[in-house]
Amino acid sequence: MLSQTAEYALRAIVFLADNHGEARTTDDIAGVTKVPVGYLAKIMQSLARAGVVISQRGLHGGFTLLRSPADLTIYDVVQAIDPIVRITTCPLNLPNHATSLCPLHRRLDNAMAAIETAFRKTSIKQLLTDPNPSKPLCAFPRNQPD
Amino acid sequence: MLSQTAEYALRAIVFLADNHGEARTTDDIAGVTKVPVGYLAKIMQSLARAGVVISQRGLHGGFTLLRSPADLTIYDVVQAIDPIVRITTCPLNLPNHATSLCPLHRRLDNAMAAIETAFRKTSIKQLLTDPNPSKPLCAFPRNQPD
DNA sequence: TTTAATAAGGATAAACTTGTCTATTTATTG
DNA sequence: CAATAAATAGACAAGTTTATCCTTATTAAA
Repeated sequence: MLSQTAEYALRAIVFLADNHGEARTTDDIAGVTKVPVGYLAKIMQSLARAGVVISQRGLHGGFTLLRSPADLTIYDVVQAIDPIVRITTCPLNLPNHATSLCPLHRRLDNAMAAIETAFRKTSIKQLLTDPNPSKPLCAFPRNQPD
Repeated sequence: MLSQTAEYALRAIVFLADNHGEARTTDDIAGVTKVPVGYLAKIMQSLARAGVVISQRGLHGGFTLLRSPADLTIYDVVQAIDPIVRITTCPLNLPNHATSLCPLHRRLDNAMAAIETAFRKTSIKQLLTDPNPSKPLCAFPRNQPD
């Protein structure tokens, strides 16, 4: 359901969040997140335009998070790249479905709402501090180096 | 999140469910559901191959549901057309994420699981008998003709 | 048996997603 | 200022989604 691009963006953001404030290059991020480097460059550009990260050119440049991981949610990242679209009006444009969706579209939108809520509730920091022994993007527990 | 094709398929199935046992032609279905008729023909073929509907060629032919609306869920239709893919293994193929997803992918899969559950719980019949005044695919309440 | 209605199948194409590659611009350091 | 490191921008391409159109096969009825 989530696009490949959104998945890639989330990996990149989690990686940046785990490197407190340090600017990271596209090459760095791509290596750890296993995202094709050329494609990641495009995604990082989008995240920069969306105000999720800031970019710095030149030596020792790279990307850093604009907000703190505690203040940035899965939803923010997904929305910047591949927004969850809610069903607000009848897709068939039926005039008397204007004020209330039919049962089918009501349920489809409820499903979208559930995802939206779950993603809004989860900050990037939560992902890093989760008691799960598998740490994000890390091939070994407890963030030991590869 | 749902593909256009899955949305079209659900409309078609709801329409068939509302026409108990009567075979309906692609033209019929397309007219009511506002799905491009040529494209709907392909979708109906897929639904037939998936065993959701049966097709009958020739005069008075068309499509009918294979199962009763009470026994057919949103999930069945979605899965036949554009399956919800669960995250069962680490997308980065990290060896020590093999037994337990990392917090990021655990949460992404939880979101998929929530949709799967919601879709499994809702039968097509429920959509037709819902007390919502907007009836599926109907421009007027209570299924009065257009 | 002919005709008409209908699904099935195949070719084609536009738009979008996912990706690659190269050149250009910007910033840092020596 | 020159060299180097980095993001930015743009062209290009393969694969998928969303279609359209035309021909063929099947069925029912007259």
